[in-house]
Amino acid sequence: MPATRGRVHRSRQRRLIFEIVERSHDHPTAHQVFAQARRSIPSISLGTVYRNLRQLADEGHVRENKIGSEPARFEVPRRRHYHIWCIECGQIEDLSLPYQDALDRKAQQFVRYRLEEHRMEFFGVCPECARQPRGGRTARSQTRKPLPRSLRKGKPQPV
Amino acid sequence: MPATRGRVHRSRQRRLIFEIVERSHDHPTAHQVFAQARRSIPSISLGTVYRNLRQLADEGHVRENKIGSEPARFEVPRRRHYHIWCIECGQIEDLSLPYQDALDRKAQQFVRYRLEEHRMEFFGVCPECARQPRGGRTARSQTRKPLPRSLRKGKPQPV
DNA sequence: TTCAAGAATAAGAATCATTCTTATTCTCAA
DNA sequence: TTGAGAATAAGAATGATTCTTATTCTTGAA
Repeated sequence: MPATRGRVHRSRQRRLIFEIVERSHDHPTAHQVFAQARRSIPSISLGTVYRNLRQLADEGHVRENKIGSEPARFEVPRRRHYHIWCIECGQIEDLSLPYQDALDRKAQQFVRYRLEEHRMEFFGVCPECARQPRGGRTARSQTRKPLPRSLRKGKPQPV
Repeated sequence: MPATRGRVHRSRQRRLIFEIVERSHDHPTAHQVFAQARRSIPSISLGTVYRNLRQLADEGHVRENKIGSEPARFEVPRRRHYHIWCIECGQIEDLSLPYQDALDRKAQQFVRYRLEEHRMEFFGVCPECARQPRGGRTARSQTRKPLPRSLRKGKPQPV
């Protein structure tokens, strides 16, 4: 419902930006939104995209996901959910696992903080990358730059 | 045992950097390590700190934690564990909650990825901030700049 | 002891995502 | 029509991090 009400439509650019995020199912980055947006409004600027994504995020109409040092990924918030990242190609996908309230209660027992929430990301290898161990699929398939250290799976830790 | 073996001690700077992380219990940032390091070696450069932290991380002697758009925090890896962040003052603390293997198995049922691991952060309000709702404790107490959007608790999401 | 090759460093430039500034344009109610 | 406030485009600024380069250290032969 935020799509048609409130402050979502304050300008043509703003509406476009929201709609791009809304109909994307791959959690686009600001640059990807920008690339799509300029197909409709060639004069649109990257700053406008960033500013509107930020405002939309502040208003709760989109959600910003940041992981490691990767650029932020945006999505229209649905129910709370987790994501899974492919550690080979950087692909990101929604997970149907519902929010685990029990974890917050469990963690609360270990600490004197007033617990508010948790954020969790899963990491694995997507089916495509599992099959062809070299060049993954879309995201990083071409240049194949190494994943940033913050996404890499570290040395196995002492248990 | 990494403290006294292997490639941890290849230079004076490197050893110092490792030791600073080792004896810090507050997950220092690169800049904080730098600030401490130059008390012992005033000529040390920030680049050296970053380079050595990176190498130490690659070798598994330290672990890099990145959350939101905050600068990375470093620690000497112990057993796998989670952290809790104070959403008021930015303070970070270890949580004794053990790694929840069950979550990986649970998530595996929802997706065709080969699941490797998860990373989870808890958020809450530390006792100090809960008491004095204005100016928290050490970390952000003075300037009180707002938490970056990526750490802020968003609008309550649709369930 | 001397030397050369390779490792490590200090300094600062470069990068990259993101935010901020400024001058300009748009909108819309009076 | 007009003018105040909202929004924009363009590009500068910021801040964390990485990279480059010239220099200094180390160390194992000679």
